[in-house]
Order: sequence, then C-alpha cells, then structure tokens
Amino acid sequence: MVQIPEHPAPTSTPQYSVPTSADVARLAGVSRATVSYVLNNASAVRISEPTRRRVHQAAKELGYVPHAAARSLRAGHSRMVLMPAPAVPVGPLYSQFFNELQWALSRFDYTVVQYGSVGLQGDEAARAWAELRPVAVLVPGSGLGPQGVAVLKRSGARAVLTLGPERVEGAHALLMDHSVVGRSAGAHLLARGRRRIGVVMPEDPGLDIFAKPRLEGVRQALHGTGATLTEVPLAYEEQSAAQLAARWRALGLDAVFAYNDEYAMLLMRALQDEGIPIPDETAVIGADDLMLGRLLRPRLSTVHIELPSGQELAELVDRAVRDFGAPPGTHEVLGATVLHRASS
Amino acid sequence: MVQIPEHPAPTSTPQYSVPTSADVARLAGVSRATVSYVLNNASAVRISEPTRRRVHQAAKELGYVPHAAARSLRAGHSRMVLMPAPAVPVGPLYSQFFNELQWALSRFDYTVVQYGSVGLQGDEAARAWAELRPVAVLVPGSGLGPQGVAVLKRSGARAVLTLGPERVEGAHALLMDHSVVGRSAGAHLLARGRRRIGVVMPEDPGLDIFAKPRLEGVRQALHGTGATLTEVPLAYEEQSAAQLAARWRALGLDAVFAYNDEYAMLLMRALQDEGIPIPDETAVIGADDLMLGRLLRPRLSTVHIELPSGQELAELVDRAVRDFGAPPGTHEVLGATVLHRASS
DNA sequence: TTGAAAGCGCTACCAT
DNA sequence: ATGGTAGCGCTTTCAA
Repeated sequence: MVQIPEHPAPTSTPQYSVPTSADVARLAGVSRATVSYVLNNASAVRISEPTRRRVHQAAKELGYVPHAAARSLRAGHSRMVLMPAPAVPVGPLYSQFFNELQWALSRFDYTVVQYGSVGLQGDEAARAWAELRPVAVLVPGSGLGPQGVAVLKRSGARAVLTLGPERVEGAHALLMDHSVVGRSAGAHLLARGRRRIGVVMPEDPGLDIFAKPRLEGVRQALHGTGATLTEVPLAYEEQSAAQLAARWRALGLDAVFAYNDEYAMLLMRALQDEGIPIPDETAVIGADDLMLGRLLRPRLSTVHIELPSGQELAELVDRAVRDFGAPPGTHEVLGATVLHRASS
Repeated sequence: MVQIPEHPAPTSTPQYSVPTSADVARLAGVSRATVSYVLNNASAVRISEPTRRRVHQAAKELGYVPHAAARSLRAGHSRMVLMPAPAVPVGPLYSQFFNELQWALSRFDYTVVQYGSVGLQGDEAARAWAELRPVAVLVPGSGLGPQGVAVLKRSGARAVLTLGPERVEGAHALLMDHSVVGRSAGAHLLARGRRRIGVVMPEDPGLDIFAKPRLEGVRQALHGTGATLTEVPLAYEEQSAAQLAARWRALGLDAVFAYNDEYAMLLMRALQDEGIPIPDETAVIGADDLMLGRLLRPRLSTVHIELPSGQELAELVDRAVRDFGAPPGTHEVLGATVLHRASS
C-alpha cells in the first residue's frame, strides 16, 4: 500500500508552535466550541457581539489559520476537486481552459487542486489520488481504467469525470473525440477538390492520443469518396521537415492535414523552401487556430477547436457531485470549425 | 477568517461506506495497530508472516486506501509541496520546467500539489494555502508579500520559496530577473551597430512582470552609450501590429527588441508587409527561442532563456526544508544567451 | 508478537 | 449565550 520512508527529524524546533483553535480559545477566554462558532459564522447559535470581537481579535493576534485536514476529517468530506496534471505538455488552449474551469468551480465553492502524478501508473495513480479523499476527480487524457474509477469511488469520490477520447466504465465522460477535428479537415480538403490527402503524424509518441483520432477522422471523411489517405510521419524539427519536403513530390499528394498549426508551419516552410507552391500544388491545413498561423504567407487555414466553457463544465461537475446516485452520463464536448484562409 | 457555506446534504447515502483501517483490522481479525504496522512496513516491530498476509488480504479485499488527512494530522506534518498555479498563462517553457520539478521533487518523496487560487488576493491567498499545512510553498511570480510569508511560516511551512523578480522578506528567493534578457538583447543590438533601439511592450498587463524587467535590462545595456531607447506598445493582434508598422518609419528606429518571439513574429510580418527590409533597415530580436522563429525569413534572432533544472531546484527545496532554521538564501536562476540568426 | 488507548485539530451535539 | 465532550482515521507509545 503506502510506504512512509523515514525522514530526519527537524534540526531545530520552531520557536512558535502552530496556533490551534484551542490557543485562540485560551487567549480569548472562551471555549473551543465558541471559537469554532464565531470563526465559521455558525447560524445555529447566537454569540454575543463582545465575545465575537474577542475571538476575532485573539485569532488575528495569534495569526490563527484553521487546519484543513482536521476540518475535513471531522466533517467527513471535503470540497476538493482533484485534477491530475496532464503528463503531456499541452498548449495555451488547455491552460486557458483549465484556468477558466478553476475559476468557475471556485464559484461553486470547490477547491481545485492539480496533482502531479508523474511516474505513477494507472491504478497506482488512482490510489494516490484517493488518499486525498477528493469529492470529485477530473481526469484528463486516458490512463484511468475502470479499476481506478472503482478505487476512487470506494474512497468517497462522489464524481469521477474523464476528459478524453473514450468512455470509462463508472465515470462520467466528457468525450473529447478529436476525430471531429480530422473529419472537418478532411471534408474541407475534399470540398476544395483535393483527392490525394496526406496526414502528418507527429513522431512524438506523447501526441498519439490526439494524432490517432485526428487521423481516423480524416479517414472517415474520405471514406467512400475514392480519395486516398497517406500517413506522413514528421518530427518537430526543421531537419525532419526538410527531409520530408525533399521527397514530397514523390508522395504525389495534393493536400495535407498537418496535425496542428505548429506542424503545419514547420511543414509549410519546408515545402516553400523546396519550391512547392501552396496551395496550388499542395493545400495545407492545420488545427488549433494559433494567432501565428495568420502571419504566414499564404495565411494558414486551420481547424478551430472549441472546448467546453469552464462554466458549463463546473456545472456538470457540481451536478454530478450532488446527484451522485445517478448513472454517469456522456457528453460530447469538442467542437470543430474550419477557418478557411489562403493555404487551402 | 474562513467561512464554510452550507451545502445540501447528500441526496442518498453511499451503499458502502469508505473502508477504514478499523474495517481492515476487523476483517483480518487483528487490531488497528497491527494493520498500521503491516501496511507501513514498520521496522520497529516484527509481525508474523501469516498475520501480514491476512492484513494485506483484508486490505485488498476491502479496497482500503489510507486517509492522507488523518495521517498527516496524526503525524503533525505532511510532505506536501504546494505550488500556486501561475495566474498568467505561461508558455511551454514553464510547463516543461514545472513537470521536471515535479518529477525531481517526487524523487525526494514530496507530493507536489498545484493549487488554483484564482481570485484570491495576496495575503488572503496565503491563508488559503496555509490551511493545507504544506511543508513547503513554491510561489511563482510576485504577489506574495512578507505578511504572506509570515502567515505560511506560522502555519508550519518549513520553507517558502519565491520564483520571481524580487526578494521577499523571510522567503528563499529564486531570483528570475528578466532584466538579464533585456541586457543580452540590448548588448547584442549595440554590438551589431544599432543605435536607435525600440522595445516592444505588450499591452496585456499580465505580462508586465516580465516586460518591465526586460525593458529595464535594455535600458541598462544602453546606458552611457548614447544609444536611444523607445518603448513601443503592441497588442497581440494583427491589427495592432499593422498600425504600428504603418507609423514605423516615423519612429526612426534601426532595431527592436520585441519582448519575445511571438511578438517578434507578429511585428516582423507587419514590417515586411509594409516593405521594411529586415535586418537592413530595422533589426529584430525576440526571446524564448521558439522553434517557430527559425522558420521565418530572415530567421529570427532570439534570446535563449535558461531556467534552472528541476533537479537543482528540488535539491534547493529539500535543503531549505531540512535546514529550516537557516536564513533564507538568494539564488540567481535565470540565464540568457543570444542566438544570433539572420534578423539582426 | 499483538492489543489497548491516547491524541493530532476540529466541529456539532447536548448540557447548562 | 456558552462550555463539555465525543469522535472523524490514523500512528505510536506502553503493556501484556
């Protein structure tokens, strides 16, 4: 289970020990109960104004800060929403989404905590999270199995939500099916009259969870149209792009969906250096709608991705927590819109 | 102090209550003490092999997960390193640095938790953090005052480290003085023979904490050389860049440090659209060494920024925790190197 | 080798 | 209006 390694004892004792509510009570000349009532604005009991003042004064004087662990231990539950930090370095899109979510959840009086679980595998990670007894767990990406969900629920988590490509038994699913991105891109390229379509596959294996569904989406869009699909591996390096560009004409493609805008920019530059006219000979489309794509010449077409608003998601979490008897639901939360610019 | 709003009672009771070590003890037919010994591999006591097996078996059967809050309450301390999530959306540089740090700290058996404190102000935030009784707090950016540091320390935090532009009384400082970035850029432009130097100031006020020191660094580099410095406000939008470019010649600048690579790319495109040759008429240098800067024509010169390694930082944190009697130290942790490419 | 029990800081019930 | 106190889950002496 859990091992507590030994750590050296403090080299010196703190001059002041941490003040507790008992200290506040002593200083104010009241009982611990009264302190608790006052500091929590308990509505069930009425405390006289002078007493309140004395307590507040004493608390301030001592620099008293309540002990969250003790409180939630006593209460039997917490308002902590735990969110494992995604292992893959994610873009600004996600960062912003996360901040928004955090803000929205705090409006519901939840405390959002991002837990770094580097190096832990699957169910082992779930156990580590469960030790914190969060009221809800919001898991990005894949990597949590039904076992993990069960562990969390048995440990009192009232809602487990996954943000990822697939449903997990027992958990609410916020399906972020990236195939819709590929479908949009594929459909767009078809509509532009392209027939021999390449799809960039980043060589960074960490990106597979996004890249594979996007590829699959393109495949779906092309299905039954007679258009061909060619996977094009590419590392996020100039040299890799140059090599690819050198053999580009041999691939015989008239369009390429470049996984995202960054890869698109990398590839586009290499193709242009090779003298391949865009979009005439090869159309290029990216994804993520980065500002920088607009600066290219020709301007980069892209698939704009809509994540759910933090507000919506926070409501979903709150509802799941409150109706935690209800069966877990599934929500499609990824939108995709093609922004047609000059490169396609 | 802290207000606990009321929340509706559970709509239904969980079918199974969360298993405790007492449940494990009961099922295994031993005492709670024995369970604790077994699950924590206590070296002080020897437990017979059959008993161990029974305990492990029972724990597994019940899906027992220890309660971190109860444990740290009893222990009187935790191994939690708390890191407030930076309010400003930060780039991939920081994300990677953070992951590395997290990993390194986990090697020291710390649990890293990122706490989202959106909407909390200064010392209020510090109190919220202090409620969690972290053993160490690692605060990025500015925003924590001496008061806040005191609150944290009085609440048992054995180390408070700030990652930011300036020292804070009582806290260890990992000084990330961005003026070194500006100094490098300024010195480089001077060395290239430029004399009328512009410095892009992003209009996003959240970036001021980086932008102002960078500006100051340029000022320092130019000091006493007779070169002039002009602040150039720019929003991260094409239109803003276009407007700036339109009046560029009137500014009479022969070089510009563009805050970072993204702003540099934005500006460079606008200048080129305006027919201003780079670097002949105006030299451009960015910062952050983004891959995408290499794709521009001319290739973008940049200031490569070196953050400290996660390993180093983890060691620093660990030492600070262990020798928490020692006076807080100051460490310069930002390096800057100019990568001269074609744009300057 | 194992068990009984105290107590970490806090809140909520029940007295007064 | 205020105080006494039990008990949340856990670890760790001390006794047996």
